[in-house]
Amino acid sequence: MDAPLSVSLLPLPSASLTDSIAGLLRERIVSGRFEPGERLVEAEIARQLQISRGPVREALAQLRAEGLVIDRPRRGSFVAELTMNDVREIYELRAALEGRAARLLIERDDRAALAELGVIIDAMKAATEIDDRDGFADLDTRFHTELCRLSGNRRLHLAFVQQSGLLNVFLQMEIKTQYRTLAGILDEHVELFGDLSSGDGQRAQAGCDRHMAEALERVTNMLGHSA
Amino acid sequence: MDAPLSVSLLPLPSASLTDSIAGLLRERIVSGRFEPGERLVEAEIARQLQISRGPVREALAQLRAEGLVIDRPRRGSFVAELTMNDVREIYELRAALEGRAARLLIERDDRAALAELGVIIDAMKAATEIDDRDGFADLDTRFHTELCRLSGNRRLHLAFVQQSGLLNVFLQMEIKTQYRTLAGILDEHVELFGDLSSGDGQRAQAGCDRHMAEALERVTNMLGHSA
DNA sequence: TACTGTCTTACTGTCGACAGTCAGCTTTAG
DNA sequence: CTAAAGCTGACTGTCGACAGTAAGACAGTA
Repeated sequence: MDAPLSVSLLPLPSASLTDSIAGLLRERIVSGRFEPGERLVEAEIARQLQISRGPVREALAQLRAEGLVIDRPRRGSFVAELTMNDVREIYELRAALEGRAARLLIERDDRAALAELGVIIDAMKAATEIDDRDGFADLDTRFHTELCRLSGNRRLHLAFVQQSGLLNVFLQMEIKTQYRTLAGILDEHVELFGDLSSGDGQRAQAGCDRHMAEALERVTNMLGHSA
Repeated sequence: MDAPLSVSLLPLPSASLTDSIAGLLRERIVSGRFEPGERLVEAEIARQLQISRGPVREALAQLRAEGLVIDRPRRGSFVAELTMNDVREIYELRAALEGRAARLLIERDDRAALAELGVIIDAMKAATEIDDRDGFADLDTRFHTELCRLSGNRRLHLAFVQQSGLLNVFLQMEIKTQYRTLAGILDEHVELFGDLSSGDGQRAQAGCDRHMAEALERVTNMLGHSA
């Protein structure tokens, strides 16, 4: 287990070392390379990355704020273990944030913004046709992230992004297990996009609620089958 | 043998040093003791508190996540300067979170939870009668925080708490300027509580929207008068 | 074998130090 | 008198070290 982590993140002075490490660790957690419940030892990570513990510490604090890592006082950091209850919470929170984002977007009546989302939907269709599951997952994330960004409320967008690490955990799982066809998920997004395009804020918000409920059910079934 | 309960050893207070400092700085920012735009120098704070820069650094990172402090790369931390746009964003986000919390609370049909909120409302009435503005502000914060907590969604609650630092900035301003009577704000809360008690999720969510719109207008007027 | 107290070890929380870099002032050229 | 260029001081980003603590190994007692 020596040095599997070494990656050329040093030649990246633009982003701070802390952020680089946070990104690296986030990716490892989301991709499942770090097991849920696994202990993350500051000194160990620092040694493998050839840096000091300071930036590692700050990166872990960042991941803790995102819910990807939990902190037992004086014991250290551990990869979060998600229960069915956590899953529910995350999707409820997303429904709150995205539903509002949808309403704000519609109230702003921004055609260009809608067009941007349309482009992503088209890309999802293309990904579906060639069964590009990785690409589809990225687009799924991007669609929802863009929806929040285009709401015009940076704080709402930030709140969403802070949760998206956990969201990606589920997306990755969906892809890996191939529990469901891409076409089905695509249909949901197309329908949601229709609601967003309707110009009816109420309907768009309800559409988000429905979409989240469907996604939650998908993930719940999936977990039920594996666990 | 037994380790008598160690009484407040300075090096290791029950809450970590980092959290204690974060609380201290938060209080100073919210109370206006640190001016908006003021620079916060790590070494300076560390020296005044007689500790090293590490914990101060982590505390500032925490406040940055809450939006109370902004970070200019390689320049340091500054107390956030809030624009009218920030105010709007915060109240929109609160509407999203609290509106959903209200619906979740109602769906759980938890009488005890409602009763807890009722107690706070009663306390607000008492505070209004003796014109205890500081007490009223605390209760206002508590009412909304409890609403989110009682939603049963810890992540939603956490997202709210992370914003509540900024919320308190406005509450403090309202109190200081005495722009509005407590009775008026009390009435709003009583009305909102009525919506929550109705058992109608839709109505409760709409009630939150209304309450936020009113609060936003209040603050906007206030800032308009002073700025 | 089960129990209890001690020892070991490894990790976090905290600290002081140093180098690089940025803002503002000073100096010099146009 | 203005503006670019160099200088200076200060602060952040990063580092290695140390002390205290908690978990687990071990031994001693029944």
